[in-house]
Amino acid sequence: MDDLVTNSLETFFRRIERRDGMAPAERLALVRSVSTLENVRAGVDLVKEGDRPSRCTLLVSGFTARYRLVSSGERQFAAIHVPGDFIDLHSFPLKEMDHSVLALSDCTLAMFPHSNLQELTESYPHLTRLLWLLTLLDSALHREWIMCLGRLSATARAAHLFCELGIRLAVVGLGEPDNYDMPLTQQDLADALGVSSVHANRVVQALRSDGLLVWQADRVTLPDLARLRALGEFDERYLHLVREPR
Amino acid sequence: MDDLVTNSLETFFRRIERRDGMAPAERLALVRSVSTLENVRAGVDLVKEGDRPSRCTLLVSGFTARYRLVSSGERQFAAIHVPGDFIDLHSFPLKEMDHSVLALSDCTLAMFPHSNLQELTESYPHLTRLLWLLTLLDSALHREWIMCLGRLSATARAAHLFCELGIRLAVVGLGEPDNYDMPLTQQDLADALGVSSVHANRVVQALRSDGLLVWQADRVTLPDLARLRALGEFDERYLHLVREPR
DNA sequence: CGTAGACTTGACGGCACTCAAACAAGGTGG
DNA sequence: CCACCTTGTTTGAGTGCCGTCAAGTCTACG
Repeated sequence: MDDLVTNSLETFFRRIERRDGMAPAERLALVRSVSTLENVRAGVDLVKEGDRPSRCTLLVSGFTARYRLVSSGERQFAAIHVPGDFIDLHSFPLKEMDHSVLALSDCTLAMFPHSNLQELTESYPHLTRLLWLLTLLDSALHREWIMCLGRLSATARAAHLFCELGIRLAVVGLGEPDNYDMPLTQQDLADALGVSSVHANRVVQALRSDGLLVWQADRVTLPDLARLRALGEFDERYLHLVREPR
Repeated sequence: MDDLVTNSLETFFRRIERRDGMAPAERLALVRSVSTLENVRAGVDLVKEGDRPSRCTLLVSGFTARYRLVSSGERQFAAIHVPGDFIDLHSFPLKEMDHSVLALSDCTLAMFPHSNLQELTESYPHLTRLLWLLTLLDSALHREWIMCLGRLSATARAAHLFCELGIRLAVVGLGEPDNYDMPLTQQDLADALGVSSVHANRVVQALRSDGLLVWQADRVTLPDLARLRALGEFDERYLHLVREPR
């Protein structure tokens, strides 16, 4: 069992190791904190607004999105998760969910009961700071999205998103910054960018005809990353990809 | 000295106590972690993107905003801070700032050296979780702003912001949800809403003529809170104002 | 071969933008 | 005490990004 879990946490460990070293004992403590591995189908809500989860969920494979609905029925994503991301680590201190999380594709999940995390935080101060750090990375992503939503055009926001996903997937070993698999629909893209699906389509076509994006059959290729980054005002500083003591 | 600091942290303690109890020893440890109190003038950048602060800053009095600039020179706020808020607690695990913080008014600040926080996290697990919680509340605010920016009109976003500030100020004892002091300019409001200052002005006038907002001489009054909340789709769940063990 | 889901296109309308100018109020110095 | 300056607010006219509505195309799959 431990071996299976260790393999499942590989992307998660890569994500942490890009920011700080981890002692073998800490690594083992994390593996031991997993209660179960689970599979869910695309389209399922993993947690819902108002839920009080008794465990935190790590995304092992697949894509998910945090979202909220507004009264008109429109959906807005607050984040897209890739393998190695916790989708609701904040539910541990926060208790109640203030948003929902949707599986954008079929997913595999690793479950960490809150009681196990509680023990971790009592015994492993450095590991606690690392978990804290992970939630702060989410926060940094949110701030970046706020800047994009507030001050960039929909096309620039799309450029930014494609840059971000490439880097984040490359960090966990699932592709290159300019070439990766991504199972989102254009409707999903629209919900991330805060535009209608019609306009999301026009944005995609604009990027395509500018030679900045190839996107077909769930495969994304970015032929001119430099120009795409300039268009989306993308600077990876906010991803905090620096390994140092935390 | 301890007494002066204790008074300065009053709003901070109120903010925490709305979410969980704190032991006297924890309270004292926090007071002892403050190195200095400082004053700054409106318009000063308290920290800048790229900084590596050696201390965290708690806002004792005044208003500040987290912001980023885009290439066009426009500014986007990611959050507005009120007394009792940490303005850069995330710099402790994150190390490098990915955005700047601006004093919107004259401010008083309490400084917590990282080394003192490091000791706290080694000795006080519950207190560590509370600090973690505070950064997660920021995260929840960010998600709410994302929903507003992505899916609400500028007028609705303004309504939402006035509701949010009222509740947050009331929590720390600085006014009522429908009646409080706020020293922002219309340009500041524009930077929070992600619109031009011209349009921010038009939004304010729309709210005024609808009988939803009185705002003059730094005083905000909200004559019809129910209607304002409906317009801004405001639901305070995301503020997590529930006292329970964390 | 029929259906469902995703993607694409066109026409038209409105929210929010830019540019430009005028107005108000507080502070400072002569 | 007034002229002047600075900062903040207000107004108008013209423009454009993005919205809605509606239809049509493509692809996978049973």
